Amino acid sequence: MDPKINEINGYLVSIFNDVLMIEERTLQTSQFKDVSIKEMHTIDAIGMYQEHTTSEVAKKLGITVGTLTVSVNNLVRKGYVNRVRSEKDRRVVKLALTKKGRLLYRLHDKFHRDMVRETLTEMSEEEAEVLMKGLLNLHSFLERTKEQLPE
Amino acid sequence: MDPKINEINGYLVSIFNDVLMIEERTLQTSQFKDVSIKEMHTIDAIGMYQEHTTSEVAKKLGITVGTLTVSVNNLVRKGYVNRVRSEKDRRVVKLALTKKGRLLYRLHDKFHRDMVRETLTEMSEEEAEVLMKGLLNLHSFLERTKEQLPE
DNA sequence: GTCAAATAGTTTGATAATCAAACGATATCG
DNA sequence: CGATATCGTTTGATTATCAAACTATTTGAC
Repeated sequence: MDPKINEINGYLVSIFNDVLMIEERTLQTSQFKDVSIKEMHTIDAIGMYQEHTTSEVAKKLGITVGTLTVSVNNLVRKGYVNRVRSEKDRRVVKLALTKKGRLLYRLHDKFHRDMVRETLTEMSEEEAEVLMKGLLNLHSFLERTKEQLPE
Repeated sequence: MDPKINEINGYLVSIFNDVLMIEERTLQTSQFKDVSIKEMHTIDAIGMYQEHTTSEVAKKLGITVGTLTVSVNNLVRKGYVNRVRSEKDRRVVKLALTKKGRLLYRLHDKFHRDMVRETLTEMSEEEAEVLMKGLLNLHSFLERTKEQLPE
């Protein structure tokens, strides 16, 4: 059993590092050189489809609201994000992507989808099911672990 | 096909974020509060078993040698890493873990192994095989992508 | 209705992570 | 020997991050 654990663990670590590195390089050699990988993930968390408040996005990213405010300042300056004060509650700020932000969002999303699509080539339906089940297991374990975490 | 792609993609993103967050929190509530997650990965890249040069470790981590030098300065100060000038070639620096560094390495390794072990519970041998194959596919795709990357 | 407390977000000061480029020390090769 | 290459360090600038102080607004208790 142990060799299998090591092998899977090795793949996960390697996949993790590769994805980050490829995303970073892809960005730096695209028309979006002025966006870091962290900023890319912020854009991803803001999302295309609904407006999200600063607090919601910060929680999703697992960073403090202060950190997000600073990052959003830069993304607004660079033209990727719009800030809109809520009319209902003037304390609340809603974040939304600009046209340029949405273009970048789709590009990044495509990278992810291509990555997965490529992985599934040469796998049968059933094998894909099992892969999904494995990932689901891992995901459940991590969610449980997160809950048990101190504070 | 597309819903499956979205689902798998979602799991992967979520898994990556969770692993990082859990590692970070686990460190901060352990006896190793003075080590950041980035430093943890540097310790991991230095490894237990052989001596590695600064250039080798930087390449493995995908960061510049300058960045690693700064990080190693801190890890030496905190007592996790030793720097040894090579006798053969006085330009070369070999990095190695101290006793405290090796203890932390094993703790981190255990977290990863437990994570994978937990994922494999309730999976049959064959299912584990298929999961591994899926991860191997993904890994191969990423390695190929990395090679095709500009510069 | 007013005022205290809670909430949402911003600002600030400090520290870590990062890169590119300049630099210093050493090795190699013609 | 001397030019060039290599290895690592240092430096200056930028980004990422947090905690804590702060501002503006809402809510809730009386």
